[in-house]
Amino acid sequence: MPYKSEEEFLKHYDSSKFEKLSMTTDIIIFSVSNSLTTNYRKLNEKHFSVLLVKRQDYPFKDKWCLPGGFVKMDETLDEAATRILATETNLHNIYIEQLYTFSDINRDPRMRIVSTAYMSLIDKNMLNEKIPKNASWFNMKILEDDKTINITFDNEIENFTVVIKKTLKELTTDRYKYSVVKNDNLAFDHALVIASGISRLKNKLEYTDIVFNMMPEYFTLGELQQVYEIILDKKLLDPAFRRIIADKVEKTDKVKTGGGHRPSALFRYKLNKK
Amino acid sequence: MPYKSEEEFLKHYDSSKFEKLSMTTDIIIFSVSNSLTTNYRKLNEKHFSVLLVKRQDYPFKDKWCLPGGFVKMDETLDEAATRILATETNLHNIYIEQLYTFSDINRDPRMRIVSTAYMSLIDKNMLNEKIPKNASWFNMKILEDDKTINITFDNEIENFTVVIKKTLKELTTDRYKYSVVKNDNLAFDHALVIASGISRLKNKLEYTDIVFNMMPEYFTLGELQQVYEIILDKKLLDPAFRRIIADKVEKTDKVKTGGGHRPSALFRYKLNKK
DNA sequence: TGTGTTATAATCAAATCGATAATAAGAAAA
DNA sequence: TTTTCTTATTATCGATTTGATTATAACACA
Repeated sequence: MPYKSEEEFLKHYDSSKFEKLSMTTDIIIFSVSNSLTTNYRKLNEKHFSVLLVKRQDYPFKDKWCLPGGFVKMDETLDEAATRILATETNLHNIYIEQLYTFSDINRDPRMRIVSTAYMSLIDKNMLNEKIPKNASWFNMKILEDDKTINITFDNEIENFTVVIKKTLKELTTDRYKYSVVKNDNLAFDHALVIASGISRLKNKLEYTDIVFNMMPEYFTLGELQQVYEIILDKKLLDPAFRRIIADKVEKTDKVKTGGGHRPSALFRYKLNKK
Repeated sequence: MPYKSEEEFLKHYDSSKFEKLSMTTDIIIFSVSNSLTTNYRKLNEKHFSVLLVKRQDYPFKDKWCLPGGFVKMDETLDEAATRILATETNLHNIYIEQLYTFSDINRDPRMRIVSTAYMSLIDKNMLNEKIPKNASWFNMKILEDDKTINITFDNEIENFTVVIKKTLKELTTDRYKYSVVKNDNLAFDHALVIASGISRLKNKLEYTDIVFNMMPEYFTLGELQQVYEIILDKKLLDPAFRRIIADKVEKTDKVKTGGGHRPSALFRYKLNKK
């Protein structure tokens, strides 16, 4: 081992010295979309939704899971997530951000697999037709209190609920630790992954401009407010909301008419000059 | 491949089917500590500091790096980070949180290694004597603007600066992407890791109670304020600061005297009832 | 022409923030 | 013992930001 230089060391390095494992990435694709049931005068019913894929093979055959796949040796995690998004769900040029790396020893029954989860946000209404047939959008209804998160998934054919327990992590109230209490329909640890993603998204909504990744280029302030309300799961007061997002958007000269009421101005995301 | 059941599938599963890689964890240990030079009337000079280890072997022999090591097959990433913290730096029962997973293809010259970075916070003044001899605390001076971060590391023997370029990530101003411009002293991509950790810590300081992991059990409000000021790198107004942290701490009947001025009440972290 | 509906602005009291000033009390010096 | 210095801590107060309600606008439809 007394090498003279870095070059010499590397020339003799035995890369089998350390144990190895496989890595995957799983991608949570969030969207907020209009209800498909076009009731008269009930149009604007929006839903917080996530794209799931039905597993075709073992393990977890026929369960639902997040789009995901193995990381290749010549790509970074970001590249893997982008590739998988393209090949598995036909989504291109999508905003993604790394969420968390899950490493429970038995999270995959096949072998030791560590998975880095990504979160992506899209404006679903632009590409409803393009998703593959083994994928499906699920609307989510989320009930959360100090101790529990209940997420009900609904794609108008199937309907199921997962229950997650929250426990405070150590003394410092950084965040909660999640553990699955009930889950009969989601593969792997993806119930945990989705719960983490929802938590992250809710937080980021408040202090970043992340939401505009789910919006079309032009939108009314009412539509934007609805997206906030659906994700945060609470009503916001109009004037307060408008004050908060005032310097993030700019009014265009377009308007949206036909709603049976005063037309709304269409706005656009404004890159912050500062 | 037409297996009849999950059990049968798993029995025949060939785990060598997918490529494998090694994983490591690197841990950023942050602290805020009093200056060692005990000037008369200059006692309370605090520094934002990080614990680095001098590499004993190739690659990057004699460069400084974060404590870290390979993840074993029978431990999670959290467990690996905890173990490495104990064996490599003699730190036990420390707050850690997962920061980010770094996966650049050539981040390690030996082979493909993906590393999950952790961040930990400690009250350094309690354990100055216990760190191993190849480890050292470095005080950091951070200069940051829209485009660049300069971090100067100083352990009273060595002194070096790394320069990192910031570029806005895509349209949505989520955060910046970092790339190293100048770094002659830190191994691997650890300059990036540290910059990410600093950014995370600054953010979390504002909306979590994470700071109390760096505080002793009893502290004065002045000491607490100094920690905020050092990390955020700006002066805070006393009354404003006290209003913000008022419901996070509780006054005890202890006081700290001997400062040449009115004694200060000692406070303690109060778990939020709500 | 009137009614229903949502868009958008105006208004205003209450709460919070930013900043400065005032008071407290031990340590050190005179 | 008295004065001075220093930081701790509280008080104060105008400016700003919220929370919430109300008023006005404008199109669709009857």
